[in-house]
Amino acid sequence: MIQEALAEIKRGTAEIIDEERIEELLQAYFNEGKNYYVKAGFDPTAPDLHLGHTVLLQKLATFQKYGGIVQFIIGDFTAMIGDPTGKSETRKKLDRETVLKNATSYKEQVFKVLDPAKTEVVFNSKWLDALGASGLVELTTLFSVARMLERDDFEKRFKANKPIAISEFIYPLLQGYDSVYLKSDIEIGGTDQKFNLLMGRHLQRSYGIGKEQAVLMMPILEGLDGVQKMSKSLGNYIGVTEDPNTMFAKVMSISDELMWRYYELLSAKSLDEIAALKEGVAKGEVHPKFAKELLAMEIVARYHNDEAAKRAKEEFDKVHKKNELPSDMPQITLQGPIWIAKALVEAGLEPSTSQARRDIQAGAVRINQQKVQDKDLQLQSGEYVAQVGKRKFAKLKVL
RNA sequence: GGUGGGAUACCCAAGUGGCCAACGGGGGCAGACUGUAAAUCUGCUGGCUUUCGCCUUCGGAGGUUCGAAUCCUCCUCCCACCA
Repeated sequence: MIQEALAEIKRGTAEIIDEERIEELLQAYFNEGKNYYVKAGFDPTAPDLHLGHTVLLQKLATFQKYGGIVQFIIGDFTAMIGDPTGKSETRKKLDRETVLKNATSYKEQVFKVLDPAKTEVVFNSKWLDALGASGLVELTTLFSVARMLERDDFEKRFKANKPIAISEFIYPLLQGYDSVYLKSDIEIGGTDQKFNLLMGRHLQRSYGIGKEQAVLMMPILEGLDGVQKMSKSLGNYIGVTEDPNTMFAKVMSISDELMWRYYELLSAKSLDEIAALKEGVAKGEVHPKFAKELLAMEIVARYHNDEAAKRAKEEFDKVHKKNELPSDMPQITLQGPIWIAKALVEAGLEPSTSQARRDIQAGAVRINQQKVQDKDLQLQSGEYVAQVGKRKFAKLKVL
């Protein structure tokens, strides 16, 4: 029983620190029904969750099955600093209102995966505001600059003579302090968070709260490009609230190689099933596109339902296999006669008439399934179906 | 605080008075081929009432000049060495 739970918890993890502790917590749960706290922090700057976040959420959900109470931290205070992990850009301070609004929409999305009854949503400004300057100074005495510079990205930047703001040193300390305040038993995060996660252990020890959190790290999910991590700002994400067709199409657009990564981190299929599928593809028995469709359907079904997944696949086939028009497309009414390039911009298919002109010249624009040859084409009144590239469609009604 | 160097389009990076909307690479978009995959080949990659036309862009503000990303002045920010 415990071993099964442990195996499920370990699935897909990149690294676990203090696995024995997790085992102890599970033991206490199975034997005495004792709960424990699993902490994870989220940045409230972007209110839309994407599949990258769900890698962590799914893991949290697993803990909830086995006695874990999730401490879901909305890092409203720390967001003011901005986690220096990766590229550092000064972030603008979020006002209270925005944070609360983002938090609300967070909850709706998060509970598609997490069990609300076993989740505590907390804002870290609650205790960090109260910490005050003296508390902050005390906190900063507990860690040395030399050790701080051991953090991978700090070290790189330091050696490359790139600037590091003092505030960036504060960030890991505050994140670690969250663990002190919340007395977390386990903290989970991405592998890029390792340093910060370990800080929690260090500070819990320093403050003598009588326990040290175990740390569980999940791999970082790559975005649609397969290179950079999935993030909204890079635009390479699949949002959990996106409509079924978009979701399906986005999964279909990833590379075959990346597909296996997504299987590993997102699919509910067992590792054996996935391995079998992968072997089938390698042997040429299973078409890779078929494997990708399965994945796309699974993901759509999770955030919508089976029916929606089926329809999304049908829609996809209709447009991309049979080359038919999508059944749903945005419609726009225009005052005619109107220059084609202008109309495409109005319809949101092109960002500018200059770009539209280029695309027409490249042969990427179709009106009623016919390639447009004339860049100066005027649309007279009537109804048209405009298409740019393979995936952008709109219905134009010219008056 | 002192001295020297630097800021160019999404990123990196050429360009040091007109031929510059600005070389090249990356990325991105599109076309061919496909499975909306990868690889490959090709084109494009500031905006505009439609382009052998106009407007805006080379950190910011002024100035010199027929003409400036390129020269001068001041400002802002960054980096290096020294303290």
